Amino acid sequence: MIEFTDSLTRTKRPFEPIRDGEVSIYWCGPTVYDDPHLGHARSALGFDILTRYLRWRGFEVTLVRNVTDIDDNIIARAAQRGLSETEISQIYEAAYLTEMDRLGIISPDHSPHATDYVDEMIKVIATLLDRNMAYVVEGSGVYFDVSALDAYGALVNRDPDELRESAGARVALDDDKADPLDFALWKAAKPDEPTWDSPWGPGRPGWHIECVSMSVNLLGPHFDIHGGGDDLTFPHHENERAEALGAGQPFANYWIHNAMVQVEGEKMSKSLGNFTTLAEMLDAYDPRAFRLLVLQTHYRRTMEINASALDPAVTAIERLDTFARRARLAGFDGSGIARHEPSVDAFRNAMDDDLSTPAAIAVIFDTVRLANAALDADDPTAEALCNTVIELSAALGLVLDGADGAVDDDADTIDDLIAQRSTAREQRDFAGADRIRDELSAMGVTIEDGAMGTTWHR
RNA sequence: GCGUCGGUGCCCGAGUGGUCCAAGGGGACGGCCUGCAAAGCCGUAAAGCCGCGGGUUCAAAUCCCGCCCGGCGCUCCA
Repeated sequence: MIEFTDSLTRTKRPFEPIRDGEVSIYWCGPTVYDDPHLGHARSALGFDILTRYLRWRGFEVTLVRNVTDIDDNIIARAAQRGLSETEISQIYEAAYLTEMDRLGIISPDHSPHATDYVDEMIKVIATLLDRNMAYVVEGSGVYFDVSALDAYGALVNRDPDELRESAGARVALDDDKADPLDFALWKAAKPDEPTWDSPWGPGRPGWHIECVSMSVNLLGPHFDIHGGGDDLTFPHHENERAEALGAGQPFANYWIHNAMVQVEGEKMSKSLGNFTTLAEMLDAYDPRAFRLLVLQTHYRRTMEINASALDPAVTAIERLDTFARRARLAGFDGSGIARHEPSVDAFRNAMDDDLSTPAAIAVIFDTVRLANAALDADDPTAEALCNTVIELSAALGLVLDGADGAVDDDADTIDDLIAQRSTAREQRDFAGADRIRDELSAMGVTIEDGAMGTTWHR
């Protein structure tokens, strides 16, 4: 039985998909107005690991990850750079996708853009007006009427009155609204801003409405999982939910939120300007080390990411790679069907329990140790153990060693040097053998002697 | 202030009533293997008891109460 912690109930609940064997997921992607940072990476790994695992479990998963390509920040950035909103969003979406690719994030089945769904948003807003869940303020826009929805505040566990008390704690209140909690569904046109026509005059989409339109359009009015970074819980997801429920849709069955990445005890975010860009980090570290680091912390736990966290992860990845090379040399590249069932069971149990990736990773390392021991002993269980490590790693998106078929330009030279060294060793010319090893080392090549021969890696 | 999550070894980080459970990774030390390394395996040390103080229980890191500290949210944010 799979269980997830549902942000709405704040409890771990058994996961039961709406349609047998199928899972629909909507994950909030980026608003593209700046370089992607480590927080985006953690969130992306959130849906990546969730989706990969559900697929490994045999579910047919439909994953939607949106791109918000029109909002206040994009408009501001466009003005600042002297570019159009479209240019800004294209630049940063491209940057986002490049880094997602480097991280090995799976491609969503759909990547809808807000600007392609303005008509749909208008329909949702019209429905909300019809149902008396919203009101028009001439010259200002259309607002959602929070008082019309009993369920408002459920996701953040607050009564509307409590929310009213703290409203404006950080942001100035807007006099156009009947209630400080109300929020804009449609913003009337202002000079120098992109606009679309609507029944309420020219303007642009307000808050959160894009996600409702896109999720419902692509996944239907009732879907399984809605996810995103925990900072989106309020107001974004609360308001999205309000819009969808207000429009009479059941909406998401489970809400899953990943915790924040922090830097020296503070949230890493664009507004604080303390973020490390993903590009910077991925230039310096093996993307798999980052993935491993994220996997080693439960998704609902805040995590600190810095060199002293990444360095050990790099070492751990090297250990897995070394193991994979060894397994391949023994003829086990993971393609065989034999599995070590106790490890597979332990892995499944860990992951079924609210995606406990730290425990799942522990299972993998335990299995690596067993596999190495079996290889040392030339034990027949080695094959199943090796296959299991490779498969379970892949289920979490970790591809070990050069299994992706990367070729090294100097491979021939290196093989030749290794052959020379082997000859020298056979002749007990250890000084000569060590000279060759030093030469390889100078090329950045590390060699490992084993019972089955010598392997090397960069 | 209100809501919420958390404070575990040298570091990161699992574990949320009972094999005296403190997983796993990194680091350290010793042994085996090796011509020597590297890798691997085996073992050891390291948390005087898992923020502090009470309590519940035959039994708590794990439940309850209070306190201290920190993160996040309270309409930009993954």
